[in-house]
Formats: sequence, C-alpha cells, structure tokens
Amino acid sequence: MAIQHYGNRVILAYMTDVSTDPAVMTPLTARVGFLISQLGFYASERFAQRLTPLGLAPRHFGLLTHLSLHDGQAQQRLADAMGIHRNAMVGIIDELEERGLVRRQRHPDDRRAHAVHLTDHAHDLLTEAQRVADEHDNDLIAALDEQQREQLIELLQTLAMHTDLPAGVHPT
Amino acid sequence: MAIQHYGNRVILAYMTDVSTDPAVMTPLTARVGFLISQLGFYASERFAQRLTPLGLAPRHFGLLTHLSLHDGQAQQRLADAMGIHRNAMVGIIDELEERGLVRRQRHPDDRRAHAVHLTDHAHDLLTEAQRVADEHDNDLIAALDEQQREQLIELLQTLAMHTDLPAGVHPT
DNA sequence: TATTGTTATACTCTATAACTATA
DNA sequence: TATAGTTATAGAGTATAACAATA
Repeated sequence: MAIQHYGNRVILAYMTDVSTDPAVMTPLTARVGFLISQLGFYASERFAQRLTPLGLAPRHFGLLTHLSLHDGQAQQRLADAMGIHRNAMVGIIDELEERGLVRRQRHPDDRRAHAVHLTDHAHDLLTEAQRVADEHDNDLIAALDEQQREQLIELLQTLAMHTDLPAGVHPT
Repeated sequence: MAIQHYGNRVILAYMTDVSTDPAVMTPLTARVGFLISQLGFYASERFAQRLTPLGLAPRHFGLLTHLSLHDGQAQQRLADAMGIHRNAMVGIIDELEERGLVRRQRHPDDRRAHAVHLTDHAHDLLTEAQRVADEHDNDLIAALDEQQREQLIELLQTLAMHTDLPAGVHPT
C-alpha cells in the first residue's frame, strides 16, 4: 500500500483491491467517491456565490442556458430537460419572469401550454453569466497544468457517461 | 475548438481561453464545474442509497470513520472535525446512540463534555460499511482503466488541496 | 380520459437563539 | 465570563396531491 505525499497531507494511495484488515480504515481523502462529492458540493456552493451578484442561482443559469438553445419550449418540456417536476418549474419561471428574463407567451400548438421565451435582457445577462462560469471553471482547475486539465475533463466526461444520468442534468 | 465524440454524445472540448462570440454557449457537459457538481451530487445520493440497508447515512459513515481513529472525543471537537455546528452534532450522536453504535460517557477532563465512544457493534458495522464504500468507489470508476484511475485520484486530490476546505470535510 | 400549468400543503433540512451545567 | 451540550423554533427547500383549463 503506497503512501503519497501532497503538501502537508499524507494519504494512502487509492487501491482497487481492498485491505482485508478490518482495522485499517481508508481515509476519506483517499476515497474517490468522497473526493468527487466533496468537490462537487464545494463547486456548486462556490458557483452559487459567484452568481449572486447577478441575481441568479445555478438553476437559473442552467435553464437560461438551455433556453438559449431551445427557445419557446413549454414548461413541461423544460422540466423534463432539467430532470425536475413541472411543479418546481413554475417557481423557477416565476423568478425569471419577475427579473424580466423570460416571458410566458401563448404556445402556438397547445393552448394549455406556455411558450417560454428569453428576453433581450436575458441574452445580455447570459453573456455575463457565461463569463462568471468561465471564471469559476478556471479557478477550480487553477492548480492543474494544461495537460492535467485535458486529462481531468476527459476523465469526468467518461464518468458522467457511465452513470444513468442524462447529459447535462443536475440531480435534485 | 475541438469536437470530441463520446459514445452517442458530441461535445465541445474544454477550453481555457473562452470564445469571444457571446452567441456561442458552452454546453454544460463541457464545463468542469458542472461535471464535478453533477457527479458529486450523484455520487453522494448513490452512496446514501447503498448505506440505507445498514441503517446509515453518509454523515454517520463519516463520523464513525472519524471516531475509529479518534475515539472518545467531545462532541464539540467532533463537530469541528466535520465542519458542522455542535447543535447538529447532537442529533447525529442521538441517531448513532439509538442504533447502539456509540456511547456517551463522562469525559475524563471536563464534566461538561461527553466522551463519545464506538461500541463493538459499531466496529463490526463499520467493517461492513467500508466494504460498501469500496464497492461504491469501484463502481464510480468502473469505466476507467488502471492508469486512468490513478490519474483521476491524483487530479482530484490536487483540486481538493487547492480549495479552502479542510481535508476530509464535506460541505453542508 | 390524459396533460399543462398552478396552488396548497406537508415534510425534511438547516440555521439560529436560548437554556443548563459546568469551566 | 466563556464553553459543552441540549432544546425549541423559524426558515428554506422539496415533494406530493389536487384543481381548472384544454387536449
């Protein structure tokens, strides 16, 4: 079992075949599941902080980004795309509408449905939010060199592919 | 801007220098922050499901693991170690005590404090929980070969080192 | 009869304050 | 006066059910 040194931390190297000694506890910092979860919650929280000055939460960013590619969709379709219930989508659209970022218009094919459209203001704000997201991404991987960054994004995409999660959908 | 193919997905390669065209939205699946957050929430949720049959939640696993290395600590110190408020620690200890996994004993140095000790049952259950965590880790990285697994764990540890999070502490 | 959007409600989680007993 | 543990409460967030309009 290899010992690795990372700055002032000493951790056990990751092992796929597990120690048979029950007394040896794998430290959380050597567990890939823990590391991903820890970093994921941190990244999510940090991103939320960064978006706050724009009056947005991560879910708003996700929906606005989706709408920029699929404008005029019904709320039910948007809910499906984001992996949430349509009831929850009502509130998100409400918030965006209050901020003047989307408009509910009549759907051309179905009078029950609302066609959700981005406003010009939303396009402007989204450009700014993209910059914030770029900064966020760059800060996250600031410690990595160019080759490591490419490795990381490829590894994460491979992992994401092999979960049963739809692409681009965030749990909860 | 390179196009990458992953199974039935086509994504834009990650770029550190951002497109200056505001109309070009970086897809979420090409954002390292989104990928980490998505995988983190998924991993956390999945781990919680795996622990359910043992009657444990991830926070219980974290605390039991910590106690296996630092038995007999006061609740305040445990709360500090896990990065939560002492008020929240009361509930977690309550749950573990109900399940017969820890005992609150009198602290040798401070009569205000409780020394929290693992029971024999906890040691047995922790062995089982470690196996569950090992399975969880292995499933997460099942799509990677041996070299990629080593790369991933090293990259994640490097990222974790450069956040302001204490080692082994999970946000919220 | 099924579906879209909406509202109301209940349930869980979390954060804060306040109390007691000790230091 | 400060700290350890506890309890109570309020707030946010989430999930579910039920309703009106339309398909």
